[in-house]
Amino acid sequence: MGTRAVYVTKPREQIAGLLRAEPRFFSAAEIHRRLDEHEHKVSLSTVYRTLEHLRERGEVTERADDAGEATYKMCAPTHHHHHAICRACGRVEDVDCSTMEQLAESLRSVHGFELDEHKMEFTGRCRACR
Amino acid sequence: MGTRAVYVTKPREQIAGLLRAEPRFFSAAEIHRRLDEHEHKVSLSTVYRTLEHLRERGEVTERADDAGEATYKMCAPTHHHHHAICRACGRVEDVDCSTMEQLAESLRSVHGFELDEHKMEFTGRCRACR
DNA sequence: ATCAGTGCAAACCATTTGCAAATTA
DNA sequence: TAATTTGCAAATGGTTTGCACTGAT
Repeated sequence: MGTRAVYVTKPREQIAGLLRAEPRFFSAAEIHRRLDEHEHKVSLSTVYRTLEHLRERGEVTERADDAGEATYKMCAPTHHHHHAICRACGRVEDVDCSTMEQLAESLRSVHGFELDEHKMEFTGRCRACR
Repeated sequence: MGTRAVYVTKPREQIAGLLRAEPRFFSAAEIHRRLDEHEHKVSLSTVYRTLEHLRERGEVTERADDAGEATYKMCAPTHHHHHAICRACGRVEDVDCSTMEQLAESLRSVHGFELDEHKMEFTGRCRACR
């Protein structure tokens, strides 16, 4: 009981399909435009609602790009990992957690990724709030 | 030539003063509200313009909070470092770059910070785009 | 037939901008 | 006085929402 039915619809298939096809972050507007071009008109609201839907189910990761705009990417809910984003083509490499040096090295050797910037943020409780 | 004069004004002093007083991220709206409460009315546009001004000069760091809203914090342009943000009080600890293990340990011992989440992002060129 | 999903237009809300008035140098 | 900054109100732009309609089960 209480389990809400989920319908399989064309808009959802189109959006999921598009995301599945390319391992990078897309903005809602970008997805909307792409579907338009391919004769698969879907309203922007539906794009947003579908992305939210996928996010809730853990199938999609959300991230704010440099301009603060929300972007989404298919991201299999495997182990905890981080992202290496190519600033040229947008391709995303999954990077697992180890030490920073290992990461930098692994980015180069394993992913062939030439690192030029990184950003980290930690959240928790400070001394005073523990 | 080309060097633009910078005026010292009350709004700027108020805003910089408020940021200097607390080492945490404030949204523009929050700053605006605080100044209002303290009988130092400043328009929201001026708050935004001043924050942008401070950011350009490197005196302030910008970051999007969980809701995607822009927040700002005084941040002396010293060496490259990262942030540990207390999810209870918002206090920010500066953390310098070393290995992850050192970081986790240093967060605990040096900063007394109980870590429960972290986020990293790498940017560069992927194999195909180098 | 029923319940979930869609489209559209309007609402929202953070942020930006044009311009005339006020302030600083 | 000349240049910069401010306030206000209007514009912007991404995202959300209400609601009647369409589509899936």
